[in-house]
Amino acid sequence: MTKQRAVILEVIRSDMCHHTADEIFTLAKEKLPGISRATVYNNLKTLESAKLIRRITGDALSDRYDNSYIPHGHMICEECGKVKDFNLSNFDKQLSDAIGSDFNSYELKVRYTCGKCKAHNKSTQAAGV
Amino acid sequence: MTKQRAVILEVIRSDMCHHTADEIFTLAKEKLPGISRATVYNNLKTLESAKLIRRITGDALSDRYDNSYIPHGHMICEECGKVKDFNLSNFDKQLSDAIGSDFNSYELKVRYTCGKCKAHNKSTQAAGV
DNA sequence: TAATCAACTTAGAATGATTCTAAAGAGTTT
DNA sequence: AAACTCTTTAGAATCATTCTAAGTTGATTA
Repeated sequence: MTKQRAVILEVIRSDMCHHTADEIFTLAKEKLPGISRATVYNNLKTLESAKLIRRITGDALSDRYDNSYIPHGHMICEECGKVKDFNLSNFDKQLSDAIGSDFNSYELKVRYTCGKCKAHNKSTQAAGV
Repeated sequence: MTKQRAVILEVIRSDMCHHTADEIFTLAKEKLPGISRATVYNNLKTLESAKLIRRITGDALSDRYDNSYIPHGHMICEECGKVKDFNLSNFDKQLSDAIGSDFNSYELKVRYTCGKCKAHNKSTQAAGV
């Protein structure tokens, strides 16, 4: 556990956001100005292998990282882009039954329109905008 | 619906594989030698907006495309990379209950080791390789 | 303490998927 | 046919990520 690795992990754990590698690089640089982009990428890989963080792919151009390795769902508002976590009960069993085998991990993303955006749509619609 | 767009759709529908943009480009070129890579990318976007195909992100370096827009699970072997489709019964209802709202679409990817790779591992292990 | 060694970090180049750009083509409507 | 819009094309540009080669670090051993 080097200085760099500790700082990267700290950045990821410091809030509930799902940061991109680039955001993590920028935040890590505030605490450790000399840190290199390659170090961030290397350590994100190492940390994921160690199951300390989880990579979330495909939400946008670049991958994001979750401070928990434990699989859970991500709900993504298609209008404002905010990501929230959620859980399904008994989902592991249901999944392994469906695929007929044990599995290593899963990734579940739901695209929806969040309450705020829905309300906003309704009010602008009512106003005839 | 231009010639190009028709060929791209035909390529995607011609088998059950989940092709990358580049594979689709190569296959489309066999039927329409002058076609350009940008045309393939443009049309993949157009076709997804029209809900005729679905993009699957994050399985590998490049995205893949599914010939069905209807959401369903993808099971991905972590050793050989093969992708298979699967379905969960009542999953839509379960999901909307869990997130407390209707949703627009979802993406579910399960990483596992397929039967073939499991068998292969067992035999090479037995042989002490 | 000096030598050795492996693992890590660094800067910048390289890669590869995707997007952008500007010009040309096709098809449609007036 | 003129005007117009949408599409296609080739290749340049972009951007996230990986690779490379050289330099650090820290631990271990002699």
